[in-house]
Amino acid sequence: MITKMEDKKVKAQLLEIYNLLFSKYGDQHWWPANTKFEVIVGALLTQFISWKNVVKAIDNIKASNLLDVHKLHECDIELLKELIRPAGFFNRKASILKSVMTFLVEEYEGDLDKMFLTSLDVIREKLLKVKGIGPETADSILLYAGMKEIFVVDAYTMRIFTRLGLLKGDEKYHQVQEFFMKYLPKDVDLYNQYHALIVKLGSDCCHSKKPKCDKCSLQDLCQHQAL
DNA sequence: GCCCAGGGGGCTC
DNA sequence: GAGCCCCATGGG
Repeated sequence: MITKMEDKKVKAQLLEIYNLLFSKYGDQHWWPANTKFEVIVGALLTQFISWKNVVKAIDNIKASNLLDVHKLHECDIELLKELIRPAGFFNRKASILKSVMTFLVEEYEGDLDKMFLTSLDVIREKLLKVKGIGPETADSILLYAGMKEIFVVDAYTMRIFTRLGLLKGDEKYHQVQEFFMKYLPKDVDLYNQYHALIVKLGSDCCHSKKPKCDKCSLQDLCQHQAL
């Protein structure tokens, strides 16, 4: 049973960590994309791959003038595989992209604004039914393309907050998500920035899966939290 | 050469 | 439901 006092303490800790990250790294300007559609394509391509590789794949799609719902929906899948090859798992990801394009065209006539007019819960449920879209990808699309109020959880979130002692480490995706959404103010901009900062911290210095970071700003956080 | 990257699905037991 | 395996390229 968590008392109200402990509630306040956790809230304060989450905001304190956020402020530390923001003061260290600043505004991350996420998502790094020009359009909502580009966010979706990026979210699908970045699955278990470094963002640098995704940029190459998206640049290839742009260079072929195919960064469009209908164009990607209709284009040859073998061509698509070649274009996204740098992003890895290209056979699977090409098929995922095709499935998502079909979904967008059939459900919303390819109109993303139409999709995001629907409620968060409805879109999320539909997205999760599309093969290749799991919780993190669905939530990234909802938050960063749809500006919906949903906190995105990823492997870094689990790793960092477990090391900070705020998570046990065996929580499910939705439990971690509920944790953040319970203790953080309901704010799309905060959710946007917080997840981006976590990824920044994670990819900057905490990418090692070893239990302790030797020299990274996470240790600063750990020390600060211990105070 | 080895490890890891802004996950997700399918299979086994 | 937990524990594996697969997907495949590219940078450190």
